[in-house]
Amino acid sequence: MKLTQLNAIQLAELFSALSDASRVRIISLLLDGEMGVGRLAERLDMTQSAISHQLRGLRQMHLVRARKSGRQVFYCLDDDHVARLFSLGLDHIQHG
Amino acid sequence: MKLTQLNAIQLAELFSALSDASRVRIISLLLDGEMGVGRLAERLDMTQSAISHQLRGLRQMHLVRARKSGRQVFYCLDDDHVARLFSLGLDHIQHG
DNA sequence: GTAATATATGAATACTTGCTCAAGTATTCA
DNA sequence: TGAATACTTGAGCAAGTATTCATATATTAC
Repeated sequence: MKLTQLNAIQLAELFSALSDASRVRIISLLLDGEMGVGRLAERLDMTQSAISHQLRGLRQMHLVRARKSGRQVFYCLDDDHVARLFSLGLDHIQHG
Repeated sequence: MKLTQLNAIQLAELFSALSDASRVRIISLLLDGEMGVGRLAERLDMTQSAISHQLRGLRQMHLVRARKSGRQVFYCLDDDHVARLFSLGLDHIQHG
């Protein structure tokens, strides 16, 4: 299959977004619905700052979307591609 | 969704394997069938050594499989999960 | 045996990345 | 207004990674 250098880079960037255990765990929590930054930090036992940095990357890759409500920011998965990539990945590691 | 720390790490490692443009381009060539290391290097304009290093990682992640014939080593995709992850990723970057 | 070819590997290096810490913005409440 | 809460951001550092270069192994041809 022919692939432009640009497409290769974009694909790599997409998969990079899922290439870290912290981000994978964030996504896994968001699979059940939106969640605020503080709650994510609490559930994953990480600092708010670390979570926020990771969410920024996920936002830039359009994997998550933010909704502000008062002083909280709720994040959710941006589209269903994410969930499908995630479950396909799970398939692979479980009985691949 | 609940996810063990181990599963998160394994998932992250899987996606890491696809998180580099060189590896993505290697996979894209192997989608059409097996190919030798030298040919891959030639097609991707990279050194044989660089390709070989990357193939090692892909092998360890069970994304590609090697077959030796004489002094050549032909690589192919290990299973169809890889191709499916790849095309789902393409979907996302193209009209995601 | 030697030479040539095809690939793999180890060390070194330049680059990238994930975290912490400190400071900044925005919103609520008294 | 001022204090508290929720989140974001930038700098800095430690750890990881992709490539190059030199060398090693394996196979073929002579």
